[in-house]
Parts: sequence; structure tokens; C-alpha cells
Amino acid sequence: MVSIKQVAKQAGVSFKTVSRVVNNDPNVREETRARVQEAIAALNYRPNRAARMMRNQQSGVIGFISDEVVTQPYAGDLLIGAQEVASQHDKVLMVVNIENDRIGRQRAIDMLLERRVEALVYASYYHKEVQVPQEMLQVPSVLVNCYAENETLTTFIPDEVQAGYDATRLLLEQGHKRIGHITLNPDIIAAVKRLEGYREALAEAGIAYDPQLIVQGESRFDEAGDSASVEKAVAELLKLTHQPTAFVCGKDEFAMQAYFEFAKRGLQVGRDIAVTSFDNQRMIAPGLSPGLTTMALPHFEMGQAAMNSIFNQGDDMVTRLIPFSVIERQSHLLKN
Amino acid sequence: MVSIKQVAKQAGVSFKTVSRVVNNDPNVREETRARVQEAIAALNYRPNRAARMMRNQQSGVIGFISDEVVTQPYAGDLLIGAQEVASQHDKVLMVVNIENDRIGRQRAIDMLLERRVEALVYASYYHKEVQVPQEMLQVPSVLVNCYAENETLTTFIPDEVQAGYDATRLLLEQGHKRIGHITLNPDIIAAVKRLEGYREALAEAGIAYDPQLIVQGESRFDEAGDSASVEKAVAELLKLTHQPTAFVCGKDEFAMQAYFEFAKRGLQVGRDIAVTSFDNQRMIAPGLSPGLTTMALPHFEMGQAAMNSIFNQGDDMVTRLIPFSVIERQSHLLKN
DNA sequence: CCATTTATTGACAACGTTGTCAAATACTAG
DNA sequence: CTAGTATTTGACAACGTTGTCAATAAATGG
Repeated sequence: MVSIKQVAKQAGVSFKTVSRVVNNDPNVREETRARVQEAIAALNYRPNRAARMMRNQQSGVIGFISDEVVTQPYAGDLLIGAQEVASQHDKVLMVVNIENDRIGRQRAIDMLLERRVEALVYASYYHKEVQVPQEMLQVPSVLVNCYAENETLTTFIPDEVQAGYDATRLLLEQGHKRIGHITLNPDIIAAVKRLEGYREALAEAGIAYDPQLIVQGESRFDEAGDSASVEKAVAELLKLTHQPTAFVCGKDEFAMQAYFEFAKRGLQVGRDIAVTSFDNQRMIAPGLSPGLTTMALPHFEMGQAAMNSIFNQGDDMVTRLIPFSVIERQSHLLKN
Repeated sequence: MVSIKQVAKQAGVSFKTVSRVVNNDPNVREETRARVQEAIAALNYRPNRAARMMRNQQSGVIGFISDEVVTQPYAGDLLIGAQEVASQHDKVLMVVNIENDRIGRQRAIDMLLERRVEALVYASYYHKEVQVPQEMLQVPSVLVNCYAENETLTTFIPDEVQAGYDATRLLLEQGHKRIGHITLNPDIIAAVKRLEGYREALAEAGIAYDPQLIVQGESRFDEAGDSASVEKAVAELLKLTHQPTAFVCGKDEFAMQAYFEFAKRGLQVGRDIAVTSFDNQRMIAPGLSPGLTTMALPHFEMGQAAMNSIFNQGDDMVTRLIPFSVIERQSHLLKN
């Protein structure tokens, strides 16, 4: 690899002069500058960031520890959002994926700290509680899509309550009074919070909460994607004497399966029954017919917000709720 | 940040001795080693990789340029596969996402080369042709999920022909003779190659190719997820006098929509009609009923293979096809 | 043309490491 | 106890940069 000294030799100047040219120092005679630039081009010189960093003690790198983020559909948007902001500040991300300790979390953090990352982002692939390793505190750090028991770090999490509220309100606004809710596994925070939002919306509309309308869409030990639970859930809700006319589904997969269950019974979403859901899986929601109205997780926004908070060290140690976006398609409407 | 010299002072030795302890040099008296280790722990010292790198001219970093890989569902597995192998060799990935030049490709490559990455992986989110920037050739590089016009780089791409062949053969093995194929947009390489595989499988089985059985599932300018095209495609195929008894769907979304079309007509997958598909979208395929038999893109394997080829510089400038995995669920079977 | 001032350039140290080699210390045998 | 050897330690240079400051060259004014 060619260094600044070789360029200097080629241009017939001291290496310090080359440094000046590289850094756009105005105190260089034009003629010299041109000569140096020529040499730089000729030798295809590229400054060495590691050496530069050693002088000014800045790595320009931000560590991004992802707890399976990238394997999850669209959660990669979190990465993209973070990168976008980082790159505006001339920083790069060093991404380490720690999947169930395949590479231990400890090792990841050590690696990143040895590389003198200027900050750390710890992102989880679904909203959950995590243990924050002590070492993270040595460097500005934020948590995304997860939170720590002892609120030691700035945290960005999706506003599940709002999402549950909005998903329900969309249906209330259409005049529905009996709204079924097929919930996620209650071990998941999202399940609990969204239900909370659902109840808030009902309360606001002056509708009594009826526990019969809440059915779990996945058994605690379900394999991902097992459709039997949703089948049962829909059956149960439709068996009620006072049938629901609308459904809030815990995720788009549930909605998809519910569509099938409705179809079996000759019910049609958009005519006989209204549906809202969560996640905006781009592979599912737009492809259903009618298109599924669903609450999109603010992955991109959380990534941006997290990174912004790193650069604006003013506000610290807060937990910020990032709102979901309402993706309105047609499934929440009934046309007749 | 604490440096080796401060540790040395604390332990009352020269900084070179600390260096030896850090690097597990056996030529250190046990007593001294203990003293140094104590100081290291006390000061929470961590070696500076950038400085280390400057000496031995190795950054330990591999650049991963992703052309929207992480936004694509499960394509993030590519990253994971790559990281797994990299980390076995004690390297880290520096990931830069270049989405339609939001951060220019040029800037990404400059950044990575300034950081003296030891190699570059260029990954595209769907199998397509790319222009390889000249600079990539300065460093060992591989292409993943995309290929260059002038085959200048080692390339790893999914074996679309095999996938098409397997998806078709699964159905042929069940005795189907009339197999419909709903294809992707023909601008996409996958569409063309999978059809090729389909034809190979038919030919092998001694069944004549019937162009009437091939229908495009998305118009050239379709928005992602528009379901109208599949609706029409299925209708067209079922209208044929000599109806198909099995369908090869271009992707899992098509299959999902086809399931709905069949349901509308009282046809049931697994009883009246058999289906195979591509992608193994974990949000869709297992949740359909019956579970969708589909060909999983070898993202993880491509990531691994790409990284392995970087470390085994023996074989160069080859194009390697990585096979899809056949994910057998029930949709290709008919039980009666 | 000389004395100043100003613009341009270069020598050198430093950043935190590791490699080379020499110095110091500890151990062994006679 | 001494010489000789083996072990342990440290001084110094180097990696590729940038900051500090001094040295040189060019420009200005009288």
C-alpha cells in the first residue's frame, strides 16, 4: 500500500506538504498543490484512516450490535436508518450480529471496544428486555427495540400501546362495536401493550371491554407459523352469540390466516368483516385482497432516532416511544 | 483511553513487557506476568486494534457492500453467513448499505479502502447484473447474488435452474402431467432461469412443453404485491380445456394469492391441486394450510461460500452456483 | 537593494502498538 | 565463587498520519 511518504518522494516535497494537500490546507502554493495531486493520482494514494485515527483519537466507527436484527424481515430497516444518520456525520457502522451467543455478546463488545468505537447501538429484533453488559457504559450507548431493567441507557422502543390504540380506533371509526382481538403470545411485550391500547380505544369510545373477544393466536410453545391456533381463535370468536364484526389481528400472518378462515365460511373481508393488523409485512399485507390495513413498526425511524441521540448528547437517559405508522389499505373499510 | 504505557507505569515495568503479557509471550516471569495482569485489570486496559494494525499492516476488517440486502426479508442471512465465517478467521465486517445511491457506491468503496479492508464482498438483494467499480479490483473481492458482465470477479449466485427443476420434479414425482407455472416478471433473471429448470424437468420426464401453461404473475410495471395479476393468471390456467393439476408459483406471495383463488372456486390445495413455490418466506409458507412446499434461497450458504472463497485464495475467478434447499411441507402432495 | 512582513515548506515529535536486538538478571556447573 | 549459559527485561525504531514550530522563500515597502 502506498503511503504519504512515497507520494512526497514522487512529487519532490516533504511528506508534510502532501498531508496538507490531502487535508485541503489553504497554505500551499497552487503550483505545489497541483504537483502533489498529480503524484497522488499517479500512485493511486489513499490516506490510511487507522493512522489518522491514531493521531486524533477518533475511530469514526460506531458499533452496531444486533440481536438477530438482520434476519428478521424489514428489521434491517433499523440498520439502514442508523446508517443514514451515521453517514451524515461521516461515521461508519461496524455491525456484529450476535445470534444466541453463536458469537458471544461479550466477544462482540470486546471486539468493538478494541476498535475504539465512538458509540454503541444495541438493537434487538423484537421488543424485549435485555441485560446490558457493564462494558457498554464505557462508551455512549443506546438501546433500540429493547430495554434494560435498570434504566441505565437511552432507549428507543416502538409505541405498542399507540399501535394497539390506532388499530382499534380505525375500526371504531367505522362504527364497529364488537371488535375481536387475536393476540400474540403473551410472553411478548407487544402482546400486552397492544391489548392495552385496544382497551384504551374502547374505553374512549365508551364501549365495555369484553374478555370473550380476546383470543390468543399462538400457544406459548408454538412453532413460528403454525396455523392451527389462528384457525381455532377465529372459530371461537365467530361462535360467540354476539359475533364480532371486526378483528384486530396480532400480526399480518394472523390476518392472512384469518382471511382464509373467513373465506371458508363464505365471509369476505371488506364486505362482511373488517380487519386491521400489525407489522406491514410487505410480502403479505399488499398482496391480500382487499389490501391489509396494518400498523408498520418504525424500524427505520428508530434507527435514525437512536443515531441522532448519539450525536446530540444533550438529552440523556430517556426512554423514547417511537410511533408506528398507520398503513391504510382497504381491509378496515366495509363497502356495501 | 488507557494505553499500554500507563499499564506499564502502574505495574512498574517497561511497556514492552506489558505488550508481551498481552500477547501471551511465554518469555515473561510468572511473577511479573501476574503483576501486569493485575494492572491491566485495575486500569481496565484494552489493546488498541488500530495501533496494532499499523504495525502489522492488517486491518482485520472485511468490507460488506450491500445493495439493499438487509432490507430484503431473510436476505440478511447472507450477512449472517458471511459474518460467521469471517469471525472464525477473527475478522469483522464493516457493512455499508448503498440503496440507489443514497450513499453513493463510490463513497462506500472509498471509505472501505481508506480503512484498509482486507477484502470486499458485494452483495445484491436480488440476483442481477451489476457494474463492478474498478477500485474493487485493488483488493480481493467477490460478488454475491449478482454478477458482472465481464467476469472479472469470483461470483456466487443461486442456482435458479436447479430450483426450477426441483420445484417441478416434486410435482412430476407425484404423477402430475399438466403443471402450470406462474412466472415472475421476465426482466428478472430468476424468472428466466426457473422456467428453464421447469422445462428441463418436463423434458426429462418425457412430457411435452406447453406454452399455454406458462402465465406471467406480475405485469412488467406492477407494484410489489398487486394481487390482480395472479388472480388473472390463475383464472387463465383454470380455464384451459386440459386443466393443470399442479402449479409452480414464482414466489410465495403468488402461492398465497393462488391459494385464495383456489379457495374461491372450492378447490383445495392438497386435495384437488398441488403447489410448489420459491423463497420460503417464513412469514407465509409455514402459515398456509397446507404448509407450502417451497425452494429456499441459499442466502446463508452464499454468505458463507463467499467468505470462504476470500480466505482460500486458491480457486479464483469462478462462478459458483449455490443450490436452493427444498423445503418440503405438504402442498406438493395430494392425499385422497 | 535592504529590511520587513507574509506565504510556503519542512523537521520532528507524537499517537499505541510490535519487532529487533542488546542489556540485565537469574540459574547452572565446575 | 566464577564463568558461562539461559532467562527475563528494556531501549529504540518503525508503522502512517497530524500538530507544533522553526526555517526558508517570496512579496512588500521604503
